[in-house]
Amino acid sequence: MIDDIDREIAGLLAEDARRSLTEVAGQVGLSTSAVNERVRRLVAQGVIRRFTLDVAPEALGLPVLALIWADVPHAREEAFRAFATSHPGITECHHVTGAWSYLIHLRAANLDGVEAFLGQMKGDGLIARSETMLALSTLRTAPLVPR
Amino acid sequence: MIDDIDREIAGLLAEDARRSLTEVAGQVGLSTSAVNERVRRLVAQGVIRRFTLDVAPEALGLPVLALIWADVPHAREEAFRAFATSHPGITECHHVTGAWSYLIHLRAANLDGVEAFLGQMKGDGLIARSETMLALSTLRTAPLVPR
DNA sequence: GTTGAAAATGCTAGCCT
DNA sequence: AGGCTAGCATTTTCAAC
Repeated sequence: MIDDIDREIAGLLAEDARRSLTEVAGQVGLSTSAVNERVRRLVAQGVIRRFTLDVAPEALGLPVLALIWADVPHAREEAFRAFATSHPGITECHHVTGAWSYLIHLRAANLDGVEAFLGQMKGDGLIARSETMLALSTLRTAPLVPR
Repeated sequence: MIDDIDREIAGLLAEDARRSLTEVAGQVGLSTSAVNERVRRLVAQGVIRRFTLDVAPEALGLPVLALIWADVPHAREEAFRAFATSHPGITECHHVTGAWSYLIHLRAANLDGVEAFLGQMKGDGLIARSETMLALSTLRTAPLVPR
């Protein structure tokens, strides 16, 4: 499937996706076109899902990160999933083991935004109960870097 | 600080960071060099923290996502932070309100990996107590896309 | 996987508004 | 001051080996 050189290439590009293929090629000891071919394959295989940016949420006016445990009524699970995948403020949504069914990461401009979100979800019957924690600070949000 | 065009540019690049500046320029209605200049500024200001990849964890052999609530002894907080920022399996670490002090996202190859992690942390006295939940499935892990 | 040449892209400087 | 145009340098892509 994928070998150590693929992992190395993905690691270098995860650190800085603007590195030229030539530079990467030098680091891994292959030719530019061999690297080009491997990157193409990694994208085709879905190993690389996208080339993207890591943006500072504060700079976008979204300093608040709310971690929301939620119970979703079985009957509304479909609707909940559709909503969660389309809402721009939801950066993550995991179906989890334990007392709650979902863990949602919500970015908001302020606490009113969090309250409005919960109000809407509950009003629409997408969430039955919830418990919210706030991130006081974030030590780390790292892209997954292959080793 | 940053205006709507900056947000639009960041949004386009967050969707696909390999878009050419020319393409972005066309979409936002500016010249290539104006866009180049703005991107440079966004990076310099720290709005764009890095150009990176979204890599499928499963493809890297890390299918397990553990969500770990942890209590860190006050005396070891410094050491905990140093460790958390350097461990490659920790993709996120937030200091949170509520019953626990930290929420850790840990990627592992299997449950043994999670156990080993907790064993090491507790052995080193970096975590006093913890509670772990597993992500059964992930509906969404989106990069924060400006709107 | 490699090499080398053609095409596309990004960079920079000077001009214009 | 910030955006535009054009020419130069780099990078990516493609074909033949």
